[in-house]
Amino acid sequence: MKKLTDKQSKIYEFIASWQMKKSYPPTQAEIRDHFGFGSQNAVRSHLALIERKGYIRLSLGKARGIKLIQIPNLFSKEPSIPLLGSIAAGVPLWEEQNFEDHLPISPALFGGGELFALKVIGESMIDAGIRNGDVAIIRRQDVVDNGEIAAVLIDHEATLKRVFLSSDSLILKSENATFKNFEYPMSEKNLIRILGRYMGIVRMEKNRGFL
Amino acid sequence: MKKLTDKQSKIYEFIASWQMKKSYPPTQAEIRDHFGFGSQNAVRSHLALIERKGYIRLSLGKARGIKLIQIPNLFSKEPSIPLLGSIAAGVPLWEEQNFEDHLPISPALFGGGELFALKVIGESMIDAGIRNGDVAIIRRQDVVDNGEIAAVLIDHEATLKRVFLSSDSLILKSENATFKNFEYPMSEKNLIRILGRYMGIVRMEKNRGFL
DNA sequence: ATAAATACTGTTTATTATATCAGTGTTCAT
DNA sequence: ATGAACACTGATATAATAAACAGTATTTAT
Repeated sequence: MKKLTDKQSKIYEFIASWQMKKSYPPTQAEIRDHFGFGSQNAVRSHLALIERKGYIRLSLGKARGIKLIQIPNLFSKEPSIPLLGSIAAGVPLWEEQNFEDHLPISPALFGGGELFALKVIGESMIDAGIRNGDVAIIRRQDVVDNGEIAAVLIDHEATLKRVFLSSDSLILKSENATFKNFEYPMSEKNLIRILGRYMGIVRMEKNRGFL
Repeated sequence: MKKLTDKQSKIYEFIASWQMKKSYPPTQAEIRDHFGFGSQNAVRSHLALIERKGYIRLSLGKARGIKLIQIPNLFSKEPSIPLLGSIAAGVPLWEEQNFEDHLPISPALFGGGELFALKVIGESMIDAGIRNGDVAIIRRQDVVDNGEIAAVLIDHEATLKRVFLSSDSLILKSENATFKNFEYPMSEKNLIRILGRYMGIVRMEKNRGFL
């Protein structure tokens, strides 16, 4: 969210405190008087700018038509999904709980269960619409159905792969034509470990400081 | 506290829910219209009685000068993002608040502000990694920076487009090579309307009943 | 039964607020 | 140094809103 200038902040705060106290917003004239402006247009133009930056919403032609857009508090202890680290770039270990952050998303949205999140590095799943930088939501489980996408641990590296299990081998397939498949005979099956099942992604277009 | 009559309760509740939704109280005329009264005085006398019983406080002569005394739990609602409908398949109107659901995600994750969600229909933004069925998170704003992706209303249809504004025209570009661009000279600029800025997506791989 | 409180209609007027048009400096990044 | 965003003044039109006055039914509690 674009930052307010000092003056804009003061006006925003005045509106917020007025709203708190009276339960309705001030009029433009009331704001003008508080700041000692000689013209209401000073207020009008400020409000327009504050609205453009997304902090308030104006209702055209309505008296006191100022709606404060609430800034959500980041400290709520709502249900959330732990972000464990990056995939294809290290070993995410939930036992250590050394997560960088929690995503403020209810696990219910992704079907519940023991969910965690991993930031996707690289283009290996691009054809499944999973891009570099996306946050993959994973449900912790040791086995997945044939053909499903899973987070798997190969050689101490976590990656997203589509998993195919036949009677005599295990195939890990990237969703990217330029990547080759991995195939493991059953005897080497223990070289890989399934961390969990891919349940979806969250993509934040501009970094919000969460990652 | 003396009890309100049925009618008074209904009016009080209407004011409370209006206040909840808009963050400012209704005018007497707005109350009149909602209840279908032929006269504003019906409202006036009701308000006077409700005030006498101590449920509201009126500010004489002030527009929307109604203060709720029994504060409705404004803080009971968990932060979430309203899902307004589908994009490229109808007109999402937040004024009507006819959302199908709320996504249990904190708006903070997508930078806060007045966020809403739209389900993406079609392949028009496939090259930006936005796929059919994804849920786009949009922040309500009237203008976006050049080259940003926005939800725009074209001919009463909402779509996601990358917006380019030059001195003499407005170009809407799909992120899909098989789609052609829309170009509007400045004179026709008002044919389109920007609903908000694209902030990211959420993709639930298996339907969770949220959509 | 009857007064008091409630639930309204109808009309007019005064006041409150917002919108619009036309400007002037000032700051700030390129 | 030059435009763009910011921070204002000033005047006027118009819409939005509340207040006031004068009533009529209906319900509710004595």
